[in-house]
Amino acid sequence: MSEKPLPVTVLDEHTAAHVAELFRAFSDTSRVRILFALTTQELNVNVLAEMVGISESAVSHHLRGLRQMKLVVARREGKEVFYHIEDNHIISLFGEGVKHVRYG
Amino acid sequence: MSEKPLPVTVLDEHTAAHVAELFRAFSDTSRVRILFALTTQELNVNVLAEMVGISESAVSHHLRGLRQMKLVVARREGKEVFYHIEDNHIISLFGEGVKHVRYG
DNA sequence: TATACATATGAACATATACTCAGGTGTTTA
DNA sequence: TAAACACCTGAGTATATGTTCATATGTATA
Repeated sequence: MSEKPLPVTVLDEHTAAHVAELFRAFSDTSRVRILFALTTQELNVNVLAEMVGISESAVSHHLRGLRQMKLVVARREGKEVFYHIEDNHIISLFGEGVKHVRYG
Repeated sequence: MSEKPLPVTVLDEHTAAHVAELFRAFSDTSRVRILFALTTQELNVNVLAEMVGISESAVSHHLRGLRQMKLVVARREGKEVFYHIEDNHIISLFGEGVKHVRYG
């Protein structure tokens, strides 16, 4: 008696592209450090730049991408702009990746 | 009475680079489709190539990278090589990304 | 209003990445 | 052992990506 083969489920290209795009947001060392910092608190561009060790311009470029993907939210307060993560699902997804690296 | 500020936790560059590397594995449309298929069953290179719609060579290149990262495991059976994912944490991490795209 | 400050933007450039092509390795079968 | 099959690999190429630099925009303050 032969096993019934599982139906081969192909993820459609459109969905796959979106999944890839989501994970790509987490695929750069600087962005990972930015996002990690933002999982615990709201921070402005200047502080993020110092933490990560890249220019404010570079940080701003990263944040624009993350904003467009709705992974971070900006809030202006005077001259400064504070960023944070609103989506808890994103925080946990990102956190799982960090855990996997840290604790195998 | 002022709030005690949270200590600013900077993720060290080495760890961040590894986290980025992990997520980078999921950051390409073809790899996402390959990995998605492998979350439910073991498949060989030829079948994966047909499913994803790229050459066997391209699939093989992707699988090499995934193998080096220990995200997939190869098993030879005669002329064919079957791939699968062993790490359940990787399956769920990847699955969470797919869920986020599918169901917001 | 003029200046300083904080962030954003566009262009340019160097590096990384994914794919194809040609050829190579390992395994089975005629 | 020769041919066929399945997969792997390295080189080459086109495109994508991250950063810096120069400059622009928005906000507060002298």
